Amino acid sequence: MDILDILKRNNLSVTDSRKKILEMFHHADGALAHADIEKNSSENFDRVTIYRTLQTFETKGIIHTIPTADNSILYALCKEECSQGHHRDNHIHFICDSCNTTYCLDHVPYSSIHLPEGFTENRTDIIVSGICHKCH
Amino acid sequence: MDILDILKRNNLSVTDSRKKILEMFHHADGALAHADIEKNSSENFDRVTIYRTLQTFETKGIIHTIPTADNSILYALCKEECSQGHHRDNHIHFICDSCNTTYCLDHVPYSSIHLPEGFTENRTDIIVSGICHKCH
DNA sequence: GTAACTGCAAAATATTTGCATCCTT
DNA sequence: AAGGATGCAAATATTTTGCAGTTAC
Repeated sequence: MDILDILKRNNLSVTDSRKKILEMFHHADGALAHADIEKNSSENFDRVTIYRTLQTFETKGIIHTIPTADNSILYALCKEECSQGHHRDNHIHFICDSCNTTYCLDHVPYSSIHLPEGFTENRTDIIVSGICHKCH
Repeated sequence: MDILDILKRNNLSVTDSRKKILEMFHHADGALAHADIEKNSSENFDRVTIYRTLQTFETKGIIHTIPTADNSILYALCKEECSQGHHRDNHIHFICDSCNTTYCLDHVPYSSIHLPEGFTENRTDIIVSGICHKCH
């Protein structure tokens, strides 16, 4: 378990909420919304602590956001290559319309997008929604 | 100007706010946020009317949402092929990090994404952010 | 011991709902 | 005239901020 590593590597002090929220991400093996963390019955985090923890993790490059069509933000663990301020999670996210699970499809390739003259890419998000393998 | 057409085609009564909000989308030639509409100094819409109008337009397939990384929802006019409940705006959206303008890149092709076994696609959103041609 | 983190309270902001009134057809 | 749309008030939900107390190092 490298949860402590992650925190130390990012110069974050090891606190209860940080450890437990990171564990939730590890177990979820998918993305979580603020509400998912808040509603986790076994833990009892303060709303504000969750907001601040997620924001800290995001600026440190530990998690990244996934925009969704219904205005809910999802968060997922970043891969190794992420570093502070420069996310490299250019993989595809799949959100199941039925069970609502979010998958990070790391190994699905996509051809890079050819933008018109004068446009420079910084970040690309690809969000596919539909039905996942479990819900068929 | 086919604004009246759009409303009539969708069995919506022609009201002031609907006409003016549609006009704003036509002029914007990009995407608008709820706040953009509300802050338009020349009009004075009630917050609630804007919420309801946008929602009506969306379910009718007149506009569609664009999810953004910062949890703000953008709305843009749909192309002809959109119909109620089934959006076909599978083009790429580009959001400029500098001026914040959102472009619908209709003519930028992208190869369809090959999902793993058991996954079915319903909707795909591709959001690229970076610097646009005007801000270079 | 000090700096950083948390929890509570409260402010600020965003969204939804109910209802009376007005407008479109 | 009837049904739908709007505006206002208020309820609800979400996010941010300040500060005092606590914890990690």
